Amino acid sequence: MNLFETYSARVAAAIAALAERGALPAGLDLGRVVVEPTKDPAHGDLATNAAMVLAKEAGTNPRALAALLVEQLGKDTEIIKAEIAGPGFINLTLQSSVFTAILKDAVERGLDYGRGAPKPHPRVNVEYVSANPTGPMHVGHGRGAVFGDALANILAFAGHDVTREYYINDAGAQVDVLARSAFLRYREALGETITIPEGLYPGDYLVSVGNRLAKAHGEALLAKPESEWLPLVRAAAIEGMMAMIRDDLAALGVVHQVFFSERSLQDSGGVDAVAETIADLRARDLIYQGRLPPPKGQKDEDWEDREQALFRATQFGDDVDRPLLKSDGSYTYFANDIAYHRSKFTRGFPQMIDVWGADHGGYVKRMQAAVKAVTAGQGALDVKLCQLVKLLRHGEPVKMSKRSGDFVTLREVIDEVGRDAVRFMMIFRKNDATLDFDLAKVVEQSKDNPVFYVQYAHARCASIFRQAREAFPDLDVSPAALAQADLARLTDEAEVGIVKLIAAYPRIIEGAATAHEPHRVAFFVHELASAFHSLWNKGKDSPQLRFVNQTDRESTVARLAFVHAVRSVLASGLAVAGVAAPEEMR
RNA sequence: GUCCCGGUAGCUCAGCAGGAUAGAGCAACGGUUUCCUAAACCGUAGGUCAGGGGUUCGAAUCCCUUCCGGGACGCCA
Repeated sequence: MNLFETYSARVAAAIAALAERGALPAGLDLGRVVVEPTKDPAHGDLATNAAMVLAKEAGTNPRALAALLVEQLGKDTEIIKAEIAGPGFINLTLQSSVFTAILKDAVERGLDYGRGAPKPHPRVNVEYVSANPTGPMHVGHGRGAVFGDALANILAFAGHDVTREYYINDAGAQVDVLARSAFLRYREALGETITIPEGLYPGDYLVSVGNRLAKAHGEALLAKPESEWLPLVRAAAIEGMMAMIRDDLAALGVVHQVFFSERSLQDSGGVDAVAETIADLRARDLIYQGRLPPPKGQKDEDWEDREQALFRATQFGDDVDRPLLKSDGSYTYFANDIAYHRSKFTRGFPQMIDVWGADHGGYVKRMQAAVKAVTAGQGALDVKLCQLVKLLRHGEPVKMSKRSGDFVTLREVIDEVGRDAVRFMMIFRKNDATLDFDLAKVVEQSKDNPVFYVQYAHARCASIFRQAREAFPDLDVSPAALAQADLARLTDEAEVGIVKLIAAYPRIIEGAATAHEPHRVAFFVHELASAFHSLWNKGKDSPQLRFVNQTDRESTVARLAFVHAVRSVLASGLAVAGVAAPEEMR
């Protein structure tokens, strides 16, 4: 339980005590009551809105209720001051021992500080990347990959049971196109001169697939009709593309536990999960034969009005009902996707998170409707949309063109600027805002570059320990020893401010996990780094604030404990982001 | 035509399920290196939170509406 949860409970207890003695009505709804850090240190350490939120229901006014609460909370020996402010805030000032205790805990637990208690249920499935296996990943995929991975990290750190999943779209027409493209490369490998016609994939990443096919089959495939070679070539091409994608992901440090094949839905031990899903929906009268109006604002000369099997998505909040079968009788992508999400549920994941590109935004409502339908309201799907990445170099746009086959790949970007820069920048922005990614800027070693800035703060922490070893070679700097330091010596405003940040870290993790917003952690470590750099420089003007002080062993030990905690929190936040925490930057 | 996302300082963006005087960074201007990494720090200046209504003790935040930018809209995935 973190500081804020502890005091939420105490405020609730105070309210209960007041109700007990009849000063307040019993059973007030505490749902909107929050205890949060104050923005202004002059307001003390914690603030609660309890009086303002509850006044109306309690039949009194905020300040009168606040007065009651202040009196009750004043009995708490850890609270040295409780006062009413503004429209009815209650500001609490705590004994400094509360914070030294938190600091001690952070020192002892190190990288585990802030880790949430295990919450094994409900299990969470995070599906991310899911790039089509038709070529290398581009930068936009990279954003989803990093976002999903960081989110999964945060959820796991917050205590959830998380599974990372990749959905392989290996069932649609696009993989047949891929196979035909690969077949041309196969013929090329056998000595033919080929040209890749419009509509096929021209990228040279299929050359190796062609070579492998030539090696495995010789000229045997040339004589066969397409119906015979296609499945073979398709499987080989998909395998080749997935190997490449996994490799790209590995370069980013992204690893999935489950790769789920769309094709397997229809053919897994003779079971057609899509047919099962449709039968299930049909049995509950959620499918009917009907006609859809043509889409508006779009050129639709080839619109063919026809009756088709429609899912009653509107019953679950969607705008129109959605088709499940194509005119040739095969399943739509949506039908497959319903079966896929149903499978997530039956595999034990009532809580699902999908990370998609923003161009799939129009798909969210129907998918959520489908999840509701297919899980009978027991499953929940949150979809996180990642906006576009604008790739720049010195402020100038870098041209990308997927059609030509020579677009800027994710791999090229990683090779140029490094994994850390890519990862940190991808989550140093809300997912639903477009992201400017400047290849030149993110390798700068300056405060303009947030990646460097935070890593540098961590390296400085490490540097202090190297200094300390020089100054006090015999000093025991193990966490256990440091935890025994006299932490009450840390009284400078800047030090106290940083301790409060450390105290807030578990709350940041919790908030980022429930809101599904990894960027909060990135911003937090940046803020902590900033506070630390500031304190560091204060030591230039005020030598007594330096971390290592040759003439004062006791305060050095206290400061080392403090630095150890700062370092751990920075490392922890960076770990969640999937970014390295270097010992030095030279 | 409908739906989704965005509009906060000159620029790039935060603002934590409604809270106190809206915050950072860059750019601009002015300072700080015999001193643990100046690869950093400190200070100054900069705002009609796109506009207009509404709900509330209280709105950048929630609702309605207008404008602007981006995306999507049966048989593609």
